[in-house]
Amino acid sequence: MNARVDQKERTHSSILESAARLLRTKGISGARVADVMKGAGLTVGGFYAHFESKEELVDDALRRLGAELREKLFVRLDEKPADARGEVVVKRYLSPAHRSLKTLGCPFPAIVGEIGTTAPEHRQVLAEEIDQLAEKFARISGKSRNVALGIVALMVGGLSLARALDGTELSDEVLRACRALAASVLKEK
Amino acid sequence: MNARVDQKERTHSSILESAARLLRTKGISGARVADVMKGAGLTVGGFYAHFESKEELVDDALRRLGAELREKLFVRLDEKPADARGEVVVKRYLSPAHRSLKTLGCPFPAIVGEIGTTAPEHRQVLAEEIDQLAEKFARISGKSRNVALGIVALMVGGLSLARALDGTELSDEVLRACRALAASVLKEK
DNA sequence: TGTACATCAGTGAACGCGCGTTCACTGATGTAC
DNA sequence: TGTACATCAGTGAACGCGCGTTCACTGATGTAC
Repeated sequence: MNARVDQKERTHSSILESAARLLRTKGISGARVADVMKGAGLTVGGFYAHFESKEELVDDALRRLGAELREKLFVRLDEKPADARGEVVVKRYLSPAHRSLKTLGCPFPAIVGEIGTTAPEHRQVLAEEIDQLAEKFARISGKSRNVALGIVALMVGGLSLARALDGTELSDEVLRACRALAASVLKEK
Repeated sequence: MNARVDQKERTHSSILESAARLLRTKGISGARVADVMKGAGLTVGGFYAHFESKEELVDDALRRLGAELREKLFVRLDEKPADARGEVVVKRYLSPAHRSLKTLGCPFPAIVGEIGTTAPEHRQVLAEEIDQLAEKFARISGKSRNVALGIVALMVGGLSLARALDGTELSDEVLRACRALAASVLKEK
């Protein structure tokens, strides 16, 4: 029965991928179960053979998205001079390409506003992901956890506004302003 | 027929107030028309005598909330030394009291994530409000528009995360980290 | 190896529920004479 | 001033629609002998 199990695992994975894709753009309430299944090439009914509930799906997908973001955000930094690594990460995150989800695909801008009114477990997942992001940023930049956490908030805030304002002149201006602010902080001794 | 008109104006205003209250905590899709009317002591059916649609209500309420925020955020700054005013504003915004909506009541954390999937006019309203916030911050702090816009993004990002993480240890830590980051930027020449 | 049966991933229609919006109605306020 | 009628802010039930979830079913894959 290995073929059957393998197939089911692949399907499970593609449902998760589809959910992750929708979560990044439409948030939790915007990622409908039927749309998630459609995105995986399936129909609604099969969903509950893979996940207990939408909440479980969202938790799993958020963890996956968090890990994926960290992986892409902090990749190949050893090629860069040590004192420029923080700024490289900020530039990757606060870029027009990331705004339009062509790279990275951070889900936090789409979901932070919803966390207060959705399942309590989501909050804990978010806390863990933000914590890990800050820790990793501190490590690669050589800055304190406090500075790293501030930069993370600046990045999430900047991308949130840039996406919300996408298409207006302000959007690019916000990205530039946040990159400059981060750079000035990261240059301090 | 003045009494009738006056009464209707008062009702209109209390619907707007109720909507504003709900928008700050639950966001756009979370601010149900029936709940808004209930919050104003009325029943659903009467709503469409005051607003053409929920979209119109949201636009009006967002403008009102933006104006109210600016008013409270920048009040009584002439009492403070000129070079401390920016930091005072940041402290007011990134405070535990504001996180729990006991003061100020910024609606942006609750709505930025939704703007991409709701009515297009909301985006324009948001752009205007953010622009005015940054302009005013630049004026009172004596900083450039770019720095002001970065600080605004930091404030919105910090409050968004602090609210999303409310109840976890990280929440307070985020507020402190963002205040410190803003302070170090505002102290620069 | 072949055949009969069991398993189970995925289908598609149905469910209960909540939403934004509509509409016939009510009763208090305003107007005409 | 009083009376008959008109207006209109607000009510409450109903509408169509979309959501998360359930469930009887199907057909391909696996197992037993």
